Amino acid sequence: MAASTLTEVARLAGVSPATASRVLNGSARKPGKDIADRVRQAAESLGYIPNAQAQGLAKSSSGLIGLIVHDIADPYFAAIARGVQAAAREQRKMVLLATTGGAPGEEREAVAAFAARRADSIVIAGSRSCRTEDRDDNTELAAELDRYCRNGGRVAVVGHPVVGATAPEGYHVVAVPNQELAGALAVELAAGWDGDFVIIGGPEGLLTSDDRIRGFQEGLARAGRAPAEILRTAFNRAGGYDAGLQLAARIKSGASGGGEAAAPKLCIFAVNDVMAIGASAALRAEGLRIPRDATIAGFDDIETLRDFRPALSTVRLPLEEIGRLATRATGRMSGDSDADEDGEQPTVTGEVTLRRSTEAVA
Amino acid sequence: MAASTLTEVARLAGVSPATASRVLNGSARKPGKDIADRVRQAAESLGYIPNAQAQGLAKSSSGLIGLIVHDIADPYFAAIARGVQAAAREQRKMVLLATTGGAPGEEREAVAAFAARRADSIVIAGSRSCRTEDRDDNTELAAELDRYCRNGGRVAVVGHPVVGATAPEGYHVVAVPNQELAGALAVELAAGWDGDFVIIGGPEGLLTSDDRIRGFQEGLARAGRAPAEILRTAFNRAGGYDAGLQLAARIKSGASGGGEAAAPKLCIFAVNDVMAIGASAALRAEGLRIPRDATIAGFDDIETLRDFRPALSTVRLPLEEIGRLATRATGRMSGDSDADEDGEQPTVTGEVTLRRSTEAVA
DNA sequence: CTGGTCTGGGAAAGCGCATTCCCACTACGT
DNA sequence: ACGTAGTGGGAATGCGCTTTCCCAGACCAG
Repeated sequence: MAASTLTEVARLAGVSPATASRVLNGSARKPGKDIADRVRQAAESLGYIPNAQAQGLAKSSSGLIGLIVHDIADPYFAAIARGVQAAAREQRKMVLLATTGGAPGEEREAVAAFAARRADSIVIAGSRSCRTEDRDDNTELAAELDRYCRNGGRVAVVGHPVVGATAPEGYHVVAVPNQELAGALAVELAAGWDGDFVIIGGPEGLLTSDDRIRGFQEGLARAGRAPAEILRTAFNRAGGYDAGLQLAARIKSGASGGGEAAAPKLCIFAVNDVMAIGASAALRAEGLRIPRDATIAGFDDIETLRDFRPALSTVRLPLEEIGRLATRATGRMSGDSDADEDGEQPTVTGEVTLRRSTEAVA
Repeated sequence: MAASTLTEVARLAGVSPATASRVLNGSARKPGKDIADRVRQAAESLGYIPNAQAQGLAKSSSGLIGLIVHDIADPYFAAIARGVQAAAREQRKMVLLATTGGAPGEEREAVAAFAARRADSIVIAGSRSCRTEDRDDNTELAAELDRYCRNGGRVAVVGHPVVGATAPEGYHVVAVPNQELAGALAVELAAGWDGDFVIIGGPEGLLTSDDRIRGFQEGLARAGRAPAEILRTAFNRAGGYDAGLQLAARIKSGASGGGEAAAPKLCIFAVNDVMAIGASAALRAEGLRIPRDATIAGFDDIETLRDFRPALSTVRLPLEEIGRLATRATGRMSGDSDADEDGEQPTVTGEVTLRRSTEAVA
C-alpha cells in the first residue's frame, strides 16, 4: 500500500485535484466551507500525507535548512545546532545535517548536496581554514556557495566569511568577536597575574584559533606585557592534552630551578574550552594542580563543562543564540522591507568569565 | 539564473534527456564512452547539479534519513547523532534532524514530517515515555510509524519499541541492556560499600530511567541488600542538582547525628551522567566532598564528562556505535538475503566502569 | 543474402503536486 | 431586462527527472 496521493483524496471527496490542493495546502484561494470540509475529511480517512518532494518540485522550495558543522558530537557545534534547530522550527523548516571534520573539500560536497536538495538556506558553522593546503578546496567551496547564492539560496557563515568568497546577495556572516574578547580576557588575566603567559592554539591557519591568539597577544600588549609563547596543536581535547603534557614537564623542571614551589608558574590560555580541559587533565595527570601550579583559561564556555572543577575561566559565547541568529539571517524574505540595508548583520557579544582556574594564589 | 537542468545539459551535449540521465546518474544502462564524455563535459561546463527532489519524486526514494532526538545539545544524543551521521555517510544519505524534547506528540509530528519528505528511514533515539498523560500521543505515534512502515519506510528505535507499536516489517529495535547493566553496577558497588543506596531517577514512566532503576534494585537484591530509596526528578542536570541539594541536607543532618564525620554517608546512583554531575555540583555547593561524604555513580559515560573530577563511576555505553547500528539496521535492502531472519537485532553491550567517585574510603 | 538477436539511443509517460487559465454561475448595477 | 464584475471550481500544464517502451542499426548464424 503506497501512500495516498492528493488525486486520491480529491476523487474520494468528489472534487478536482486543484481544489483539494487548495484546501489542504495553504493557497491564496479558499474553497467553500462545505467542500473544504469534505476534502479534509477525505484526507483524514485516507491518512493523506502530502509529498514534500513533489510540493518542493512544484514550488521550487524545499523547506529545508542545511547545517554544516565539523562534528555534531562536539559540544560547541551541538550548542549551535540547537539554536539552528530552534530557529528552523520557527520558520517551519527542517534541518539537514552535514558533518565535515572541517575539511573545505567536504564542506564543498555538503554545499553541493544541499544545493541538490534545493535547501532554502545553508548555515555553515565551524572555523574556516586558510592553510595553503586548503587553498584549492576553499576556492571551490567559495565557487559552489556563489553558485548556490546566485540560484537564490541564502547562506550564513558563523565567524568568518569563506575564504575567497565574493559577497553575493544572500550571503550573511554572523561575526563573532573572537579577537576583541580574547584581548579582553588577556587584559583581565594580566591584571591579576604578573608571570608568564603561554597560549595553546590550534593549527596555524584555523581562523578562529588565529583570531583568538592574535587578540590575546594584543591584550597582553595593551597591558604592557610581553607576548606569550604559542604552542600549536590539534583543535580538540587530545591536542590540549598533548600541549598540557609539554607544559607540565616545563613547569616541573622550572619548579626544581625556582624557589618557592607553591606559586603558579604559568598562565595558560587554551583557545577553546575543550582544549583547556584536555590541558588541565594532562597537568593533573602529571601531578600538577590548578590554580596552584598553573592557571588556565579557555574560550566558549561550553555548558557541559561548567561543572568542571576547578571552574574554568573562559569567555562566554552565546552559542545557541549564534545558531539562531545565523538561521534567522537566512530566513528573511528577499522582499523584506524594513530598510534592509543588506548589511545589518546581527551582533554577537561575549563576556569574559573569570573563575577558579585562574584565581591567582595570593 | 536558475540552476541548469538535465534537459539543458542534454541539449548542449546533443543527446536526449534520457541518455543524459543515464550517464550522469547511475543507471543500469551505460551509454557509449564517447557520448558519455560529451554529456559529462556539458554537465561540467554548465555546473549542473541534479535536482534531488525531482530524482526523489521519480524514483520515490529520497536518500534521507530522519533522526529524532530529545535535544541535540545533550551530549548523549549528540554522540548518537555522530554515529547516525557516520552510518548515513556510508549509505550516501543525508540526515534530517528533528528535536522533540521527548514529547510523544512532537515525535509524531516529526515522523509525519519525515514521511512527507519520503525519508528512506527513521531513527528514533531518546527514551520512550509511558506516562498516562502521554497515552494518546503514544498511540498516535505508533499509528504514524505503522503507516510509515507500511508505505515502505524503515524505522529503528534506540532502547525500547514505541509503546503500543505493532511490529510491522521494517521496524527495528536496538536494545540497550539498561537493566542488566544497572544491575551489574549495583552489584559491583555493593561489593565495596555496605551502607545505604539512593537512586536519583527521572520522572516515572520514562522507560530508560525506569529500566535502570529496576535493574539497580535487582542488583542490590542479588547482593543481598535492601532496595534503595528513589528520588524522582527531571532527567537532566537541573534535576540532578535539585536531588543533590536534598541529599546534601540529609547527609549533613545525618552527620550531626552520626559519629565519625569522615565516612561517606550514602552511595548515590543517578540514572544518567548528566544528572550525576548535577548532583555532584549540588553536593559540592553544600560543602560536601565526593567520595568522602558520599559516593556517586552515573550512567552513559559521556565523553565530555570523562575529565570530570572526581572521575565519575558509570556504565560505559557505546553511544556512537548505537547510532551507527540503528542506522545500519534500517539500511539493509529489503531483498537482502544472508538468511535475514528479520529478527537478528544487533547487540549492544556496555561496561561497568568504576572510578574515583565511588572509591570507598578505607 | 536473409532472418534473427543484440545493442544503444530516443520518445514519451509518469512521479505528486501547484498554479495559471478558463468557464459557469451568481449577484449586482442601471 | 440586460450586462458586468466577481466568485468558485475544474482542466491542463509544468516542475526535473527516471524509466519503460520502441526503434534503427550492427552483427551473427544459417
